Amino acid sequence: MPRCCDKQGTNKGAWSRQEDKKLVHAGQGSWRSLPKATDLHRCGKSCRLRWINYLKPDIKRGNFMPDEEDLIIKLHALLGNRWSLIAGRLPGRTDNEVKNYWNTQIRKKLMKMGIDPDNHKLNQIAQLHFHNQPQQCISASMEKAFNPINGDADMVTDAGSCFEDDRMSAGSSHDLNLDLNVAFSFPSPTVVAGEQKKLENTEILESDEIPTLVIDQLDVGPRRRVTDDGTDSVAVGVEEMGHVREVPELEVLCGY
DNA sequence: AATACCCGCAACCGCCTCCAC
DNA sequence: TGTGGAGGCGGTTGCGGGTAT
Repeated sequence: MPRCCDKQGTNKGAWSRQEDKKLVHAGQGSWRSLPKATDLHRCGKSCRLRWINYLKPDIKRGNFMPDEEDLIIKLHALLGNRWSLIAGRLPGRTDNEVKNYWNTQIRKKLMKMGIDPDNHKLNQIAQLHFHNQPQQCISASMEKAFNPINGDADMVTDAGSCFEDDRMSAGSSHDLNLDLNVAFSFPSPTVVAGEQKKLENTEILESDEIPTLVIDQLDVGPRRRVTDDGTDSVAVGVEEMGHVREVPELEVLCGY
């Protein structure tokens, strides 16, 4: 069965100005029927992508601000490669843009700093470097991350924090009012390790002993999970679209 | 000046989810 | 409940511009 883009006479590749004009004129709608209605020889998917990533009126173009970069790193630590979710927290940015920026800029930056961009942990070389010359190469926030509250010696850190001090000294004036630092000053909740999945039977755990934090409307924190067999446990997770997803990365960030 | 190489980004592709029927 | 179409998402590709040789 041919795909929609395989149709004969369907254009591919870069969009021309005329095509853009037609798409702008038509605007958002039913993507499959739009090409017919506007005499655009593009498949609906292509129209949608062009609109979302380039033609949509509220798209913010140009370089990413340091605050945005910091936020991307932190959200990536929490959510992984869920670009649409990450982009949703960055007004005017698209998932494609965020993804490209991560792959071309941030990934390199983190690797240069000795941080594995996939799991946000320091690699062995960086650990060694830190122990040899802590005052010269590690910022205060990073050092804090190296010394978890519980005194554990785990070599884990929140990569986003590594950029904070540099920017403070550079006098960043942009304040997104986002405190994404993850720090539990309470006894650690039991963390349910395992694969990331949607948890249907969960509820917010309201306990004085267990902290909850809200990250830019992203509700992150421990939940009571009631499984089918009646047992309940605590999972650290992120609520999204009515579901709670476990985030093992939080264990890392919190130094579990 | 010509060529090779690198890099960023727009666009494509395939898979998944949702929803109407 | 199953099925098919449409939209959405993340990974990947390839083009074009910039830089090095």
